[in-house]
Amino acid sequence: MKLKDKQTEDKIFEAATEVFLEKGMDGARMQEIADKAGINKALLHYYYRTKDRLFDAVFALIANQMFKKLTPVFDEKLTLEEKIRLFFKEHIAFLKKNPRLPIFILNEINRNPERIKRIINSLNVKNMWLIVEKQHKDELEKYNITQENIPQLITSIAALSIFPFVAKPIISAILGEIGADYNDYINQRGDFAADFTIRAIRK
Amino acid sequence: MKLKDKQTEDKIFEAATEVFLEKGMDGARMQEIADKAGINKALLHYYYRTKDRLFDAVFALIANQMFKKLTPVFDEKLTLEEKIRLFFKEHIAFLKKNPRLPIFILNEINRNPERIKRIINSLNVKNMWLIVEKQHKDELEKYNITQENIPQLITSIAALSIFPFVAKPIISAILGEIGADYNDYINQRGDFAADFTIRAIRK
DNA sequence: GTCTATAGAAGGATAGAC
DNA sequence: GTCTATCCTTCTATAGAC
Repeated sequence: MKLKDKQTEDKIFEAATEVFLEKGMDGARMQEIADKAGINKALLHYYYRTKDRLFDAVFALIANQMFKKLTPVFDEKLTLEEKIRLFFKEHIAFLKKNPRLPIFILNEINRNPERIKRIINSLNVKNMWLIVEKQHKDELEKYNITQENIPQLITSIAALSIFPFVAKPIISAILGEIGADYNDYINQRGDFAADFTIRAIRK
Repeated sequence: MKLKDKQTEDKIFEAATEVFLEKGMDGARMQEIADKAGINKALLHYYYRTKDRLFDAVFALIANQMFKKLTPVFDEKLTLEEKIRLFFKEHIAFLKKNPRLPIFILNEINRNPERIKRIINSLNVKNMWLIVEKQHKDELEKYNITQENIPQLITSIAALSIFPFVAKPIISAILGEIGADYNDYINQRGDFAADFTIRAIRK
């Protein structure tokens, strides 16, 4: 593959990422992607054959990014509390830069659940899970958490981090009504969520 | 308006609600709505003129239902803790019956934020807010909550309740990997989230 | 009010020249 | 590899008969 090929393919991929993130699979138009990439529709099909394949490629990368972004936290040698603080800090910083990612992923996996199953299989999530479980097995006694409600805890942490971004239009509108500001709200979110979670699990 | 008119209009509205909930605005097809209502496409336009107006009607009702479902909690004469427990119980029961509502609303408001602004204006959210604030003003001293981070608390409660439903395909897939079951997880959700929240705000 | 038929436009995809 | 031209299907929306 020549250099120029890669450039065009990348331009298409980037343009497609932008358009799919903004409009979703159903709302996205091949014409708009072509325009944004500075090429014509035929070339999209030359590289990716169909809209569906192009979408698959974009979605797989984005979903992987989302998960990969979290794995460094698992590897750190930190206490559970430190890990929780680090997670909220890093994750919210990431979402501030990519605010449309979560609603995009959540919407598309609800429209087509098969997509996320493939990715979770390829990531070997079970292994990640076992590692985390093992890392903090001893520590759990110190907290008000049992082995079996770890999923409740993990999803709660994810919820506290992600929800402010997926519900931005509602939160923003309500805050506006009471004279508050969404950006201030988001800037305080990491600390609040970390304190909230740690208080919740302490004995 | 005759009885038969109302029947047809209702049939259309119900069919449209089903299809829009399942496919979203962009993915929905007028033909599918007509088929589900047992009539033809022309009649859809006779009653609602355009797809956009039909969607607006459906969306407005659903979004109002979602908010209205919450207001009874505000009126109850309960302590903050009791109210939190009641909220999770009722809200999660509601979402179990209507699991597609939250992802639908969240997706559509992100694609078109103006829609939710209109509804929040019409509901007089500011007034609801002031009432809740007033109701528990004295109680706040007993908790680790200040006047100014009430929005953080409210959105956290909403997050803990809603996220398990919008992320169902991910949660379900991961739970499957570790030999757990999504329905069990959801059945335990209300109690876990209530305990979690109350522990988090206690001094 | 309800139907059939169809207009009119847009979208995904391909053929074929260069 | 890239373009123009175009096919074919699908979709929203309307016209007009009953």
